[in-house]
Amino acid sequence: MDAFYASVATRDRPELRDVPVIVGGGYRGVILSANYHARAYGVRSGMPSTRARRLCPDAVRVPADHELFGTVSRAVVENFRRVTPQVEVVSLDEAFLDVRGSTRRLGTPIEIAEHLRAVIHDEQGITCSVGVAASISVAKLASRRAKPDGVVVVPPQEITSFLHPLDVGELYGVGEKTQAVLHRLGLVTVGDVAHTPLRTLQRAVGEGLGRMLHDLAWGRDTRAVTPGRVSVFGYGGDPDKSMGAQETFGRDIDDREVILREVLTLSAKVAERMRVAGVAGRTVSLTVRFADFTTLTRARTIPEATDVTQEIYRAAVRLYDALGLQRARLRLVGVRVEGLVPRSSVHRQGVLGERDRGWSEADRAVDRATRRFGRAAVQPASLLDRAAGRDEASSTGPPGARSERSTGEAPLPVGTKSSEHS
DNA sequence: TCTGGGGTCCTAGGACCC
DNA sequence: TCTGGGGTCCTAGGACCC
Repeated sequence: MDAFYASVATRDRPELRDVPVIVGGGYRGVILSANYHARAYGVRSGMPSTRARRLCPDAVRVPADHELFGTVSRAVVENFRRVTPQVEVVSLDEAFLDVRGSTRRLGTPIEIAEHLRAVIHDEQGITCSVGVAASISVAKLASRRAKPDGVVVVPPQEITSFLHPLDVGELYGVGEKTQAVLHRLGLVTVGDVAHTPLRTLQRAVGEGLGRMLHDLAWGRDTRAVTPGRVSVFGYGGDPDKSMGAQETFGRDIDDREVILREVLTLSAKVAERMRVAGVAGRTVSLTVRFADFTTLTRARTIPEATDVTQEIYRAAVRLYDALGLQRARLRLVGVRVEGLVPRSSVHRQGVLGERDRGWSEADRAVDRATRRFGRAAVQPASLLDRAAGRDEASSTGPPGARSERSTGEAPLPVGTKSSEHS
């Protein structure tokens, strides 16, 4: 899709059609998308909103509506699947289709491309661009070339003449850092990479990446379109290998108590998603980012896989304390659980002295309650007054009204907002 | 008002085992 | 009497993608 989030966010607002529009990206954030009017000013997805604002002060800001994005995305993917079941969904706004099996029924790949573009335009009111080629990587580059609202076909005999003039940064796997390394070697175009000895390339960027770039630069890409490979929200895909959550604070924080409350919030969020997905994991990792943006991660593997909020939280707190931060100002904190396996494959070892009904059962009760009564229904007690603070901020109460908290220790008890459900 | 949040994969070193 | 080779697991950091 072309400027997907921006297109969807403005499709029912004709008054925004001819003005620069920026989607998402509030305080301390990055923008999600920008329409082509805004891009003309140099605004790009992923750009800090402050910078976008500087580049294009007149842009209209539109909030992200993820539910709507998902709905439109699913409708578009349905259109793809009517062409072929061989659809690999890469993200909400991008997919690969292997149409070899569809040409007899639907015509040439170009005809299929134009058909899809027309249907998506008519049904969803947004435009998209299509690259047609004999491999995934070339099709992807061709689609980029086709934007906005176009089709680019790269026939097999034109692959190298299409690829070689492109900037190395266009290649999959070449980001800012790798591009700088290649530029230092005097490699600016894809053709330069293609004509560099493999070993030289591998010395510069590593064995695996060097091999991949050399292949891609010659259009060698035999990977098949694989339906359901990537896990995109709502499309299934392979099981996740890790799940995590992180949060950038509104302002940098040096207070252990505040930081650990966030760690608990994140642990609960991750654990709940794990329980919904039916997975458990053994390695808990904690990420902290300091005010100067330097970032540390620490990981600890526990004896048995868990999906229990308190166990993840306890491991994360140990990692945090082991850092020995002396009131360093943190910009971000994150919790991730890795090495996920199906929960059904985990058999818990009974521990002497441990209650056989414990936090795991409590978590499940909390899950049931929040499903029925909403997220605020049951929370760790240590998070309750903060939740109240949020309510105040969003409604009428004084934002500063917060009660004193006792200690930084163990926000263990599960509290309830209403006495009815415990 | 500089730099989100969700992920994956690779590399490299050390511990440990056979 | 001075140090092999292969494998796995764990940790930390980094790069990248959407």
